[in-house]
Amino acid sequence: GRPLPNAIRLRIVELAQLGIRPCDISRQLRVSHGCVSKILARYNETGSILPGAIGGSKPRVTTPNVVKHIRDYKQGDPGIFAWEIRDRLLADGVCDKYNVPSVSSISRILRNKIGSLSQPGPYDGGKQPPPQPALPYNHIYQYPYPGPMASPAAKMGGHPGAPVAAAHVSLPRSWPSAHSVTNILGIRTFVEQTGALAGTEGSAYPPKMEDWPSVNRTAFPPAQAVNGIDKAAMEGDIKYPQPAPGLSSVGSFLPACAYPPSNQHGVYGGPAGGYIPPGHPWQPQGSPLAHHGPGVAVHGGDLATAMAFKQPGREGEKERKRTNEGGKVTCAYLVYFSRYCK
DNA sequence: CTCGTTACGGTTGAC
DNA sequence: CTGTCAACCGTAACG
Repeated sequence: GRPLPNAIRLRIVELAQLGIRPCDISRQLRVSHGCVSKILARYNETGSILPGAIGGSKPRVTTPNVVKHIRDYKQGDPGIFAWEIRDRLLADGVCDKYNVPSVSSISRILRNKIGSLSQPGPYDGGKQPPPQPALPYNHIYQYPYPGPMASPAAKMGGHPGAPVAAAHVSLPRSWPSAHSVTNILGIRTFVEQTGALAGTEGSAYPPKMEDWPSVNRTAFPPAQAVNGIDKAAMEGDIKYPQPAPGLSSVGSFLPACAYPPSNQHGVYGGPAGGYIPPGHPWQPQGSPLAHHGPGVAVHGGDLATAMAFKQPGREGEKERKRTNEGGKVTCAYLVYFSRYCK
């Protein structure tokens, strides 16, 4: 079926952070407990509330650029072997070991596309298409690409002042996340700045909630992203040391699913997990959510509601490991925004 | 009763 | 434009 609306996903995490038990969340939100379990588990593991990418095809390794190089190699040395081409693609940095085409793929390319060497390809003529489409796989549920070839943004991990716009620019190359720092924190900032926090709580959700990210991205200036990264960097709270820190410092908004660095096509291992410590203390009052548009915003009423839902009889029964220690962080967070987001 | 896991059928989107 | 394929989804059932 279709993924649960982000608002609901968000709420699940919210309620869980308030100490409400999964079974209660399941009942209140009328979502199967299996689903609640899955979403919470994923959130704890990856920091993301977002569903994985649905549909579409795997990104191809034989991009036009790669084909072009293969053609060049073949033209330069008609007797070249496919495995030699493969080695050259690696040596020339056209591909890395994670996305280099297989020998058989190269053979197929030679046979099918370059069989008649004279034919100019669609990309001939000087213009160099980007290695990856801007929105390569799924514009709704983007994948981060936590790999060795991480985005340029990764390099600025420790440089808060660095031109964060790079995070944006790098998107195409890094096989990227639409839920970039920009749209994520940007939204949040926007929400806070404009007081747009009033949610449509409980009422009908926008039909296409998944589209928010893209909508939002266009709505906010990149400058916001700087603050976003700044914050993450300043607090030394990079949650994803491994995968592209630049992009992933906003853990909670990353899509849940990440392709393993080892192989884009193979082992779809699911969430590349483990790099987020439980608790996510850096997350303000349990709002992986606040960045969302109407319908998801967390506001006082929501919290009150959530709290009210807590069954008195149950409270303190057995220590629910997730103690709500968010207060301090929350303050820091607010201070941060009040200071930097004006 | 709670909750992690998984089979199943459905939806999605690139090709 | 339609069909195929492979990905993820949430539910239901099991343990």
